[in-house]
Amino acid sequence: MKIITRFAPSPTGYIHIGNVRSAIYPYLAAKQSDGKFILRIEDTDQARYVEGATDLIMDTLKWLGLEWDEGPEIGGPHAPYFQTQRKDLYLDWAKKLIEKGRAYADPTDSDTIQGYRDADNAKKIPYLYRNHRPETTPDWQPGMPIRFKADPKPRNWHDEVMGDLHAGPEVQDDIILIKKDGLPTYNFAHIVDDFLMGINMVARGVEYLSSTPNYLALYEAFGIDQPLLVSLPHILAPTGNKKLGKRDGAKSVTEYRKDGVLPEAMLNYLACLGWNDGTEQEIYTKDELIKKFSLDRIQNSGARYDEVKLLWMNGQWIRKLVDEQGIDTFYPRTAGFWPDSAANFSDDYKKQVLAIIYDRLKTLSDLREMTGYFFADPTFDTEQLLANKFLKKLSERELVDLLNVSIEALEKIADWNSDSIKEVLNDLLVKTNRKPAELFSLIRLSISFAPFSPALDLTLNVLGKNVVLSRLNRVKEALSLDNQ
RNA sequence: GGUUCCGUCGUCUAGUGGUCUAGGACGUCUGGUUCUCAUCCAGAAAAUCGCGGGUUCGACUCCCGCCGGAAUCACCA
Repeated sequence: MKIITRFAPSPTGYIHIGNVRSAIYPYLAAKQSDGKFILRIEDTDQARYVEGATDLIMDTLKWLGLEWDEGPEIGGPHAPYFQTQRKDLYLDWAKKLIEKGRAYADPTDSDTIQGYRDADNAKKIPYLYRNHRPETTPDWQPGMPIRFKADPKPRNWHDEVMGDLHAGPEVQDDIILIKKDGLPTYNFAHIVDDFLMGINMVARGVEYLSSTPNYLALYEAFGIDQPLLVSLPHILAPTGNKKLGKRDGAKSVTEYRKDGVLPEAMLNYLACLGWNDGTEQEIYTKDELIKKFSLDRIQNSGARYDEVKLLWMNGQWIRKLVDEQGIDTFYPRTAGFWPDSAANFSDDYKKQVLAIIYDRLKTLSDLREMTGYFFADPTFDTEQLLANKFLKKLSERELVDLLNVSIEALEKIADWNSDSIKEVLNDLLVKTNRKPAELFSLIRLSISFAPFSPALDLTLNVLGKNVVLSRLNRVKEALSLDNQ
């Protein structure tokens, strides 16, 4: 069966990692079956509408690679894809229900309704509006809400994730279909739109589980087939047992882009948070996810968000992409992540730096902290050098002598490359009778003054002979001055 | 409170009655990779399978009860 499904966000803000799975899973299901993934904007709540939110949402989907087949910007046979632009449609459908005797215009004012609620609460009986349904209802006119006339009875249904479910009549009520402002409620609009758009699979968070019996009643009243229902468990905040939300500091999905997270890693992590294919595979490309995804293997309990694992996965993806595609292909992705001091250096040079450092990146923004000494002279902090756990055993005289022989040997290299450098370094170890920990730490610190760097021969090679010799000389002079 | 859902290492999970003295991954710890940091490799610690009954020759897996957690009860989605 071709899955025709949709992602139907409400433009009330950005998409954060807690709710993006309800876009990912439908997308995967649709693509797997060669079906359709539709984007529909549910903007019927005027009060919570946020300007620009739709753009933010579309931006997130595009970044993750979740391209929609129908929706805003690209249109489609079921346009428009904004619910406010479909307003008249819902009213027509609500009127159909009134004609069938399955809905009614409700003249009751909100104070009276609140009175019903308070009274029932005082009597400790469940508040259901259908117990207070007006005996006679007027013809509908603008400004009046329209309510569904519930048909409460036990209902059984199947959920692709949760399995066979059941609910009693006590959760079915006369829900509002059309609000006083003339716009439909979510409860009603999505039923109409899903039907008109040919949607046969609906995925949404588990919070909709308890409303499902009302939706079932609506399908029944219209005589339309119910779509496949998919309830997605929540993603839990790092602490506590609540679902991850903006209050927990849930970052927007695209905020991770600024932090140097790759969309491949984000998609991979999120897809596998609460889903697996039963194998021990951890790293999946989008195509692999599409191929291997299955609704019935979605976990039915909430999964805790773990940023540490996301960052691990991002490191895996950086290595995978560089190893598979090469530095040249990957390099453009690093734009904007280099330190300011790198601005005037050539792409070629930065590629060389990337080539020796990429395998220790967790995020692209690590480049900023890890590559400074490739682009500007470090602060020559001889105290730091003397405090090094290997170098503090040597006198300053010995350090200066070591630097002298090193400079002398490196200067003689005619063809500066990592092999020739390595050879010279090895010769130096023999000649000076020093441990690698001593000689290499001295050179490494002298040229970088960084807590870590790539392998010494590779680092020296990329820095170039002139820079290396000048930095070694500078350290030597600083130490010699100290000596006097 | 009513209704509903969920419950395996710290975390994400594998597991559909015997192959489970419970497997993998992240994280943690140890060792190796000529210096550092990381990668990579090897190894370790880590789950009385929420608890209690039952069915069975045998239960993480089936049944019942309980406990714990969550969701929902809007003219929000």
